[in-house]
Amino acid sequence: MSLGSYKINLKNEAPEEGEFLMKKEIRVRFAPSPTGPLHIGGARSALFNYLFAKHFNGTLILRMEDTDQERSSREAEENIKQSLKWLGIEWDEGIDVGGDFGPYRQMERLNLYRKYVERLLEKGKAYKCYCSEEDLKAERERMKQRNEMPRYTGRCRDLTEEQCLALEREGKRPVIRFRVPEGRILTVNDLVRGKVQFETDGIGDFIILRSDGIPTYNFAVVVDDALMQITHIIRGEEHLSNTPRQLLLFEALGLKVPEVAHISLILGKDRSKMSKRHGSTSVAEYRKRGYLPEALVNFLALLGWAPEGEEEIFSLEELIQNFSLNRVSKSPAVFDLEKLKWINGYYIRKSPIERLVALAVPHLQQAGLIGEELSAAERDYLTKVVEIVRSNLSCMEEINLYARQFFIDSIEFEDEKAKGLLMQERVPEVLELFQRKVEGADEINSREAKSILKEISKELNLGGKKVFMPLRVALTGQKHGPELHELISVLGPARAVQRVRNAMKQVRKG
RNA sequence: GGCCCGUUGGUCAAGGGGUCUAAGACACCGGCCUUUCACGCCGGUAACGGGGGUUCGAAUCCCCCACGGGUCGCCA
Repeated sequence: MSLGSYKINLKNEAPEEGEFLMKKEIRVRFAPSPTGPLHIGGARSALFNYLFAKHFNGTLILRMEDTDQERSSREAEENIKQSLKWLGIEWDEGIDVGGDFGPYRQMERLNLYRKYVERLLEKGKAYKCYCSEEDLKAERERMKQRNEMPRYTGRCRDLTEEQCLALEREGKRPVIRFRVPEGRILTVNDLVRGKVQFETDGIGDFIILRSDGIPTYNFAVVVDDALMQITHIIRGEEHLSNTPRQLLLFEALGLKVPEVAHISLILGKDRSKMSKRHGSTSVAEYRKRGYLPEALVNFLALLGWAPEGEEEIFSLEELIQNFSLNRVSKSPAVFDLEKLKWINGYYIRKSPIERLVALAVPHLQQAGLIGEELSAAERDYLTKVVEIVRSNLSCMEEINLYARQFFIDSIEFEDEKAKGLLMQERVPEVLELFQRKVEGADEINSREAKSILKEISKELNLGGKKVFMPLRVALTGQKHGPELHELISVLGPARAVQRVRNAMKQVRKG
């Protein structure tokens, strides 16, 4: 893979074609449009850019492509930044942190684009177009109907100066279109796809400057990528078909074309582009549901990139070490929630308990299982609970499911079958004996609990399930859960006795 | 519809002419551990889209077809 090298200058000058320096610095960018929360696909693009940059000790730039004023918002920008930070993707240059190539919001760079538009206009490589949006839309529809390629037909291509003035006197505000050369074949050497070719005849003259003077995406990216001296463009496959337009622009402006790499899309379970109907799509949602950032990062990295060995668990640091565009897959990947859950569960099992407790608190509060303020004792209790249920969790959201039984006053039977376990023949004896052995103790550790259980089994001459299952149900209402002796130890004598007593009442009632 | 990209088990994927009677992971199934569940450990089922070439030999190279996806905006 060739790593382009650029001269770094501090003025806002784009390097002319062929202008190199020996110094090798990788400069990549993540350039989202702040029109919504950071999407899983965007997060993966950002991650790949980050890994690539850090692997080569390069620079990651965060730039906001906010030229769509209708849909852009500061709120979305905030969400994107927060999500990136949460994932551990730190940018070296750009929004908030600054840098020598700013500003990093396109709407703050308007005057920079003007110069380049002028340049094209002067050279006749771009022209003014006065067609109304409505006309063009209708025309597009007509062409679609007739199964023709829906593209601009070039009506204003050869307007004279006089004609332009006349139209402007009528009050028409022009857009600027780029004159696409005819009959050329453009070649791009994509770092993940290899050689890809396009014919310019398939591209209509496209708009580079809107009637309100704001540049469109294709134009702004080219100018910015050049001015910011981006060496590698790593982005989603949906941009592959924009590449020829950008190539043309780089060429017309006399700017050096960065290397490009298009990574495949992330699909939903039905193999169509991932969208809301496939479930959660934003990073923020996964965060909220109790996925750990390192798990999401690990999972996203594996979605489209394959490590060399057989290991699949990687920290961010290890990903940086091992990442390579050579091992990025060309084919789209289905987002497999099951695997994410597995990876997340893995990290949950490895996490320090304090961290898990902190993450569990909001979920339990929301479910009304714990209060706003926790006393030291409550916190202590919660810690023990988390400790014994953590192995069941695939995300922290599930804590409510497994921890519920430890926080409610009276037990709830899971189902009739569970209740039925209490109605068996010698259950009263078991419960009574248990109560007698536990009552009055300040606390019981799990070893003691274990031997108490053994004693009961021995003294009543009852084996196996006859002791364990009724007690489990009496204490939790559930047929499954953490090991009985641990459960008893966590619950503590007082709570255990109270629950057993309640259970006995139930038994008597039948 | 045009253009572009893709196609190895249910999913992510390794592989890049012979070592492929095709790796690994998730999921699934079975067993062990455990008088429950989970975790953990062990094992199993399961794949080169189809057709033509090239070659002594093709999952790997070429062509065609099929299917999937992307894109054709004063969105990015």
